[in-house]
Amino acid sequence: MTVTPQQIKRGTEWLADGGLRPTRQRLALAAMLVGDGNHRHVTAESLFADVRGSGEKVSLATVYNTLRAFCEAGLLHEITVDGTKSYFDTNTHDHPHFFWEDSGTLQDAPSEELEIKRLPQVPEGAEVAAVDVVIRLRRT
Amino acid sequence: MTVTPQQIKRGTEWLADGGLRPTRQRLALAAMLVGDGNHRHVTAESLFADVRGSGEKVSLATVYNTLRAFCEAGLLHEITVDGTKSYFDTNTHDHPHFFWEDSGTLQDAPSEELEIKRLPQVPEGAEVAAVDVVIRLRRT
DNA sequence: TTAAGTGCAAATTATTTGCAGTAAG
DNA sequence: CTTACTGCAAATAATTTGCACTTAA
Repeated sequence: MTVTPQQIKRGTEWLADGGLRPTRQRLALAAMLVGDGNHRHVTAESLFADVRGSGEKVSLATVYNTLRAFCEAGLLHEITVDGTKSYFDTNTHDHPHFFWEDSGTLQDAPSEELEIKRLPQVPEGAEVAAVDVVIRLRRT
Repeated sequence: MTVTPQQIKRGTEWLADGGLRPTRQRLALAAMLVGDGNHRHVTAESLFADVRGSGEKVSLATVYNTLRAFCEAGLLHEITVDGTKSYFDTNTHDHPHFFWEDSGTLQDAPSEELEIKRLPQVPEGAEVAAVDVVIRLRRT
């Protein structure tokens, strides 16, 4: 599980997009998150395990702080489905998710396939910040 | 904030529906939750504060355990929006919610007004357990 | 009487923070 | 240089649990 130059390049650009200093730890995390160009859904613990598996040394507290920083920079989206832990999504567009209830896994649902025809009327003095749609799945 | 006979009656019936023993503590909580016939959204802490305000003595641990029991009996629905705490809804039908981001308040959204035209295709070997829709509101 | 429910206080889990040391601009 | 970042270890917050005691059936 070595990090390739390609992944490092993607990570560096991604950090630059968020206006964040490319420290060694941030780069290691960024490479894990966007290195292969695909979207990912991680928890602090899962990302911590991944980065340690890649050989890089990053503390768990830094993983937490960094995920927060990435969110504030608009690079990640935090998703709450489980109550016990936070998930972070590299896809920052408002889109639906599948949540596997048995394994606690989160995955993108194709947003083109969701069509909301009508939304409930929003109360006065309010505007919609986001619409979270989580489709909970049960294994058959 | 005294509990009326009416509220107690409603609470008792509600507990019976869930097949739960009507203890003093459970009755006090049930009366707060369904006593007036309206749906409510509570957290363990908010319900604890309410019940203490009514004069009844119930421990916080019992509030937690009882909310769990009510959920398992199908009397309540747990909702996760905030990450830090759990909300419990007396309306157990699958319906959308408004979540006020500033105050952390949860409220029902009229379900008739939400129309989902098409849902993403569910992966093989899975069925939909529920579709959670949370409309996050920002005060304008 | 007896299995289920309750109340503490201690344990757990996910996450944040204080602060001394390290590194990026 | 100097301000931001990192890593511990300790703090916090929401929730659960162990266990002796109480109560509904």
